[in-house]
Amino acid sequence: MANNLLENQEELGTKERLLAVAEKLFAERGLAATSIRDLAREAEVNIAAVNYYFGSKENLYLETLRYAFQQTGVSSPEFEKIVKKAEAINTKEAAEIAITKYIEEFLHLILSSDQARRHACLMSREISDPTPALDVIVKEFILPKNRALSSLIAQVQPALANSDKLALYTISIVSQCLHYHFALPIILKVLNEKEMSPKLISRIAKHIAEFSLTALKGLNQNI
Amino acid sequence: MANNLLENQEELGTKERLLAVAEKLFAERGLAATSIRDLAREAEVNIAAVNYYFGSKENLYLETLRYAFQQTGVSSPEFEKIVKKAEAINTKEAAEIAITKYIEEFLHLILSSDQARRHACLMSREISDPTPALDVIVKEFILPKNRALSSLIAQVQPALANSDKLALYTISIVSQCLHYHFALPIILKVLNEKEMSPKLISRIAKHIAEFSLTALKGLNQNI
DNA sequence: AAGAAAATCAAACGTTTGTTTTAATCATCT
DNA sequence: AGATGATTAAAACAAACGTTTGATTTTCTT
Repeated sequence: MANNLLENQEELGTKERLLAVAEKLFAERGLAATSIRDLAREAEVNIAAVNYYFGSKENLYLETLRYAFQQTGVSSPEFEKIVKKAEAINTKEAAEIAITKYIEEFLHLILSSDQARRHACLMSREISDPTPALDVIVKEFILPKNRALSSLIAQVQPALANSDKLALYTISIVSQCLHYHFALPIILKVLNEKEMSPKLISRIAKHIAEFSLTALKGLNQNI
Repeated sequence: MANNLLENQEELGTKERLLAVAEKLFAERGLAATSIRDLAREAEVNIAAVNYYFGSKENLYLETLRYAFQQTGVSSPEFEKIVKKAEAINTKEAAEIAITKYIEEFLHLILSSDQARRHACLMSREISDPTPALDVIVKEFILPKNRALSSLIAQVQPALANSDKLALYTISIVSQCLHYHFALPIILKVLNEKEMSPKLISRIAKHIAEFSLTALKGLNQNI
């Protein structure tokens, strides 16, 4: 129950402490349901600090999104490594392995990494109630990862390269992964599980990879 | 821009008008961001009406969810018809056609029917900020449709019947459809479209069906 | 038509909201 | 050491919130 986010709180400045707490609370409760007083209490700063450092609550929210997705952007090279490796080998088999790894990595990220889960929650809320920040997130975060996956798909199924169908195939794979974030409470009830254990996540990742690669490789006619 | 939801407003009682407006506003803005005064203004009732008829704002929200998903429950037989028909014929080909129809029907429902889209929005918000109402929605709305689709899948690929993998296959199909609701703003940017035209929806439905059936039929080893 | 019950209304309740103000405190530099 | 500018603190602000009140109107019953 301890706030391990802020365990070294003494070392952080007021502004950084506010951002860290804002990322947590905005992800958990959303913009409207999080009050400045809640933020100030949890960050152990004065109520006036929000307006002093960020001008307004809305602006703090925008800065929080920028701050959060800038952090995740740092961890993104993990995915690029997978892609680069597959492109270097340049065989269908290498691309298949890369897609499998990509799915496994992505699923573990959004389901078990506290930080990535918070960012995913922030994104969900942005989608439900879009602000100008959504554009930034899409351009700097979503589209690059999408392009990387698309290139792997085209490597497995060259018939899809330069086809307008490639985007739909990419979405098909991503959607299967993201659904386990978006609809997590429902998924748990459907699967009759009470939490996403690493074992369960691996099983799901394996299924999605198998399902998707079968669909990809089975595509032989009417591209 | 006219509020066609309430075009025959004069004929509706205060309580029903409030429920209809609540369904609309809660879907658009969520619980926290919708004020009783907004509801009262749009429904053209007194501010006190909410507490008079529903006791509290929270209770109005619960009643609204019940009201909404009870309505959608009415339109649900459409899906059962598809399933029943396939089971009557009882061939793989019939089940394949049924799955294709199921996907097309479902996608058009959540993407172009105003009512279904509102209900889907309410569900998204319930998932982000669950209330006790989520249990009811899952049990009475989600699970039945899930079972129906599972039975079609098992008909196409009997190897999956009674397997714990069946649930994952069902989720794979549903997730591809629902993602176009959950992540609509992002999807539009990725596909470089500005709205979900019926033509686009049909193209997507065809893709999801082809992708999923290929994956299903390609499954031959290690169930 | 008279009286009881239900429904509607305007007004105000006490909180909580985001924001601002004013004063006190701190660090830094001449 | 004292002045300066940045930061923190406590208090107060108006506005909006959900809710309640008590009077008034409408509807139904007898």
